[in-house]
Amino acid sequence: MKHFTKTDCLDDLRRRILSTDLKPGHDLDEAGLSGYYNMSRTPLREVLQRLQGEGYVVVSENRGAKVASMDIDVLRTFFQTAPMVYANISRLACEHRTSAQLDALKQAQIGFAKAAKSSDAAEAALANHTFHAIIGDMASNTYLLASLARLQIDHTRMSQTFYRPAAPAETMLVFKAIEQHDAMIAAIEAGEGALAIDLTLQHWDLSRDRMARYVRPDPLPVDVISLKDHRNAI
Amino acid sequence: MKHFTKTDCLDDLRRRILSTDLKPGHDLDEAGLSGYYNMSRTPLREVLQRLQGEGYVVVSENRGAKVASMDIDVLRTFFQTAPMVYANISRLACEHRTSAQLDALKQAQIGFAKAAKSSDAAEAALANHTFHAIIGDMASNTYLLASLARLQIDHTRMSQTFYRPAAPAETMLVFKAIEQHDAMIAAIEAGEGALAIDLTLQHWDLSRDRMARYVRPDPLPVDVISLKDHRNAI
DNA sequence: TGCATACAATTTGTATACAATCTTTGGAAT
DNA sequence: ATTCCAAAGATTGTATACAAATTGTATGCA
Repeated sequence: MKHFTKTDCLDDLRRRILSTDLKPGHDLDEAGLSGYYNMSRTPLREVLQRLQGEGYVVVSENRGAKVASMDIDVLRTFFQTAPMVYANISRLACEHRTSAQLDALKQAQIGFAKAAKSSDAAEAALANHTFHAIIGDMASNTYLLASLARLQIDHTRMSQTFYRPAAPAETMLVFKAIEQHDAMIAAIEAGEGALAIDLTLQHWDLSRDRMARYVRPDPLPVDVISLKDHRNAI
Repeated sequence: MKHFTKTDCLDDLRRRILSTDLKPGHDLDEAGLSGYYNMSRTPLREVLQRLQGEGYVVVSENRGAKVASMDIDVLRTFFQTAPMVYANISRLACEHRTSAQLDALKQAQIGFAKAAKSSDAAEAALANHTFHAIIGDMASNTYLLASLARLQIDHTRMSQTFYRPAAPAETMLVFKAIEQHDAMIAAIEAGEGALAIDLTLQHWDLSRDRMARYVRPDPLPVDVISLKDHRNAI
C-alpha cells in the first residue's frame, strides 16, 4: 500500500476540506485518518494541530478534531472583511510581484479557466483558490496573509456551488469571473494598484450575492430536519 | 517536581517568546523543553506545531523549531499594516463589545498602568498585549483577528525597549500611552467608531518611531560580527 | 416509563523505544 | 595545512503500548 508522507497528508486534508469533500463540522477521527493515510497517530495528530493553526480544523481537548464550521454569524463578518483584505492584498501585489510569480499566476489562470468551463465545481473552486493564493504570495505581507488564508478557506468552500452552473445566466457569470482574472493579471503586471483594487472589488460584487444565497449552516442530523428542507435552508 | 499541563506549557512558551525571554531566532530544542516542562516529547511537539500555526515559532523539517524571527524586511510591512488592522479592529470593537469584555478591558488597563509605571518592561509589554488582545476579542472577527494576533507578536516583542524608560522624556511617552488607553476605553464604551479609529492611529504615531529605532536583526554568531557593531546595527 | 448510576467500549492523551536524518569529529590522502 | 570522507554523536520523526477521559449501554429503582 502507498505510504503517505506528512506533507502529502497535510496537502490532501487541506484539499479535501476546501472541496467540502470533508464538510464543515465533520468529525475527524484520528484512528480512521491514520489508517486512511497509512501512518501512525503521532504524526497525524501533529498534522491536525497544524491545520488548526491554519484555521482548517478546530480541535478541542479530549474531544478530537472537527472541520472548521461555517456558521451564519461568521459569514456576516466574512463579507464585511473579505473585500478590504483582498483589495489590500491586490494593491500590495502590484508593488511586490516578481516575474516568476506573474508566470505562476498566468499558469494558474489557465488552469482555472479550464476547470471553470469543465464545470467540475471542486476543481474550479480549488483553481480559484490557487489563483488568489498566488496573489497573496505576491503581496508578501505575512500579517495580511494570515487573514487572507482564513478568508480563502471559507471563500473556497462557499464557492463550490458557484461553479456548478445550473442556469445559462450563471454560466455567464463564470465567464465574467474569468475575464476579471485576466484584467487583474494585467493590472498587477502593470503595477497599477488603484486599478487592481477596483477590479478586486468588482470581483467581489459579482460573487457576493450568489455565494451568500448558497450558504448554509453545518449539516444537521438527517432525522431532525428533512433533506428537502435542509437543502433550501438559508 | 511540578507537572505542567499542555495548556500551561503553551501559555508559558507564548509568554516567554513575547517577553523575548526566548529571543527571535532562538533554537528550541525538543529534548530540552520537554525536560523543562516535565512532559514527554510527543505532546511538546504538538505544542510547537500549534505555536507555528499561531506564528510564534517556525519549524522546519528535520531541523526543529526556532522562535519566529524579526527581520528588517518584515518590519517594513509591519508598520505598513499595523495601523490599518488595529484601526479596523477598534472600529469593530465599538460595534460588538459586551459589558463583560468592557470590564475585562478596564481591568487590563489597571494592570497595564501599574506595570508601565513600575518600569518592568516585560510585564508592561505583556499587559499592553493583553489590553489589545481584549479589543481584538471585542471585534469578534476571526479573519482580522488572525492578522492582529501575528501583528501583536511582533509588536509586543518590539515594545520591550519602549517600557524601559531611560530618559525622563520617554517616561512621559509611557504616561501618554496610558492616557490614550483610557480614551480608547471611553470611545469603545460609547460606541464611537470614528473616534476609536482616530485614537488608534494616534496611538501608533506615538510609538512607531521609537520602536523602529530599536529594532535589530536576529542575533548573529558572535565570531562573525563584533558585539559592538551588532548593538549599533539599524 | 423516566431517571440515575455503574460498567463496558470507544476515543483521545502521553510515554517510551526505535528508526531516520542531520551534525560533528577524527583521520587519511593530496 | 587543506579537503574529503566516514563513523560516531546528537537531534528529529514515527510506531507502539499504555493511561486517562469521554461516550454509550445496560441495569436497578422509583
